[in-house]
Amino acid sequence: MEKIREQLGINLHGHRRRAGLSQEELGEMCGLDRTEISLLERGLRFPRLDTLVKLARALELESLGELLDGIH
Amino acid sequence: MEKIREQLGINLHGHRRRAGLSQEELGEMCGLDRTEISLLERGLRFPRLDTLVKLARALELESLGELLDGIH
DNA sequence: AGAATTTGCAGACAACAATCGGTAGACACT
DNA sequence: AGTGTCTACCGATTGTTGTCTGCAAATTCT
Repeated sequence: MEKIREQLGINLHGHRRRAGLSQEELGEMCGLDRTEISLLERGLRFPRLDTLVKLARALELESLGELLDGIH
Repeated sequence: MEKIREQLGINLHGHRRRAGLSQEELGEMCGLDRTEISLLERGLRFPRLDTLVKLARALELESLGELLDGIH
């Protein structure tokens, strides 16, 4: 379970940087606070499903699966 | 956003019945209360990521994507 | 029809996600 | 040295998930 948060953090960080966005920019784009983005990337939170969807949409990912890659 | 909860509910209900489990059985298998399963299947909640993982594991799904099918 | 199982639903509570404001540190750049 | 950007971190508050108990309604089976 510990690994899950960490893996999500890695995935999120990678996609955000690949999109050339700061935490604050991404937060603004998907209606989340910048501190929440920070917490998620550091693997300190289990986000809710709606939060995952907001992130995937803002990052223009094909599917939620891209954000959850490596999580079983 | 409304649709997301509903779609998850449909997916969860389908996978559970396909596995021949009652809400209580599934709840016990993944350490969730049966009332939570009920709320999720009726589309009244956005579960946390750890909850999604617990469900997918108990239902022996290949990936989380199966549970999130149809959600963009 | 009757019994047993399953599910919906309500109310109260604990646990945790998400918001908000602020501070400090790291880094690059001029 | 100074400015600006980005991020980690903190404390406090709000809102939602998840737990638990109990009961009613629906479903399934004999």
